Amino acid sequence: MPRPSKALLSRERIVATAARLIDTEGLTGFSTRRLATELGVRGPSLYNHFATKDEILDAVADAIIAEVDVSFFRTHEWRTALRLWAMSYREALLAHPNIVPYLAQGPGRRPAALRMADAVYGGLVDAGWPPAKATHIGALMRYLVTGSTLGSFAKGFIEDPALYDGHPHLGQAHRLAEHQRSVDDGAFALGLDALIDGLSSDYEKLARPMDR
Amino acid sequence: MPRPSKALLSRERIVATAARLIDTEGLTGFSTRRLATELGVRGPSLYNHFATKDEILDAVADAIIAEVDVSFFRTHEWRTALRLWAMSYREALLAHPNIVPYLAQGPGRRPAALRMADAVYGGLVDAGWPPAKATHIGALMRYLVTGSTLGSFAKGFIEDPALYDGHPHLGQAHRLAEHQRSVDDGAFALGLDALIDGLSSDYEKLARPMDR
DNA sequence: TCGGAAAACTTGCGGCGCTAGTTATTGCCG
DNA sequence: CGGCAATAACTAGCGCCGCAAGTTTTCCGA
Repeated sequence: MPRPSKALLSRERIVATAARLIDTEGLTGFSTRRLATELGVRGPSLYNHFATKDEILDAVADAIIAEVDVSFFRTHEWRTALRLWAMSYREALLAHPNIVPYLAQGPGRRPAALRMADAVYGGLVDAGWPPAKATHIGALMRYLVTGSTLGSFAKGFIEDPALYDGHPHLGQAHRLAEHQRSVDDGAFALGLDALIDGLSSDYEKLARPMDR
Repeated sequence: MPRPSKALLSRERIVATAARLIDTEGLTGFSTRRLATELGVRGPSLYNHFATKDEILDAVADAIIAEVDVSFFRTHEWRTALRLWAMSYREALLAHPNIVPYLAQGPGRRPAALRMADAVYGGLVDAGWPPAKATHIGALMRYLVTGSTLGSFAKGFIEDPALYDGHPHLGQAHRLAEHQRSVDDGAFALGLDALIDGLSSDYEKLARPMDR
């Protein structure tokens, strides 16, 4: 089947299908041949639209980051903006946890990721944070969000009671998976509250450095 | 070369070489055949000592977690213990950042990882934290440590000034890599301080719930 | 109208994880 | 001390992988 009258593939269709495939099969189960099959096409046809597999992954990662809402930094006070952005960021990654290890390596050359970094850093600097501190805060939030979406904490504990026999405090660990969402959400909320509180008191000192 | 007089391989030697290979080549560049070559042996010989590639990865991951010092929970007050443990945890992972995506999926069936979870959770509960809260704190610290070691924040920004042209606030982003260690360390320290402060005030409320 | 770009194809390379079956050495047990 | 099971290496090969090269057909703009 050489050159059909109507193109079977498009970047959008490839990216959407790739994202779905990664969600269901995981990063390791995702291959170009498998993706092509899913698209009704042979493996190498993908290379008419993307140069490498990594380029496809980049596009998927960027589409996910594009879902993150960074508008809060233009409309809200920095504390609120930081919180709402972090929650939106986490939700976007939670919808596709399997690519987090890839995406967490940094923005690279992905436009949406760069746009997000720009908005966050700019918002913090505009709010009065010194550039170095703003960088730290941005990094810190990325740590928290990627760390919390990289793999469920609760699901990391296998549902096999016998496994925890020698460990005096892990008697209930096998039941963690039952409460997966509430454990993960609770831990993230706890961290977000503590961080914003902590940053807030730093900010006060910053604004009135001579107070005693 | 069938069955040599002295065994060429051992689990320890395989694990040590695998760790080195992952450090230098990355997770994707790590293959059983490559590992075997490095050990002076053909690929399938590894399967006399490990059932699957994942079992090798598990052994490597567990060896790294075994380096984490969890003794502080027996010797120090919970705040100090948490801080020292987190720093030790982070250092252990920073020494081998390439396997963090694998290792961060949870303890699974790895003994050292289970031992660490037991020590941390037990330490917090013994200090008076309610079990659910102790779980959250453990999860949160894992988020922070794995997130901060998964990939350098600073190195995630490519050293190409032209890349940041359209982004008004990222003018200096290409220089982040120069300060990699101080950016990453600073962000982690900021987070650790803020978190422990935040948890500390939660703890006070917990101890004297009727105070006003 | 027709020539080049585009988008599918087939073929094939080298590497992957892992299985099956083979061989030779070792250490234990009668 | 002879024999034999377990051990630890091997070779061969299966079905996957990412991707390069070259081919064929269709579409569109000059």
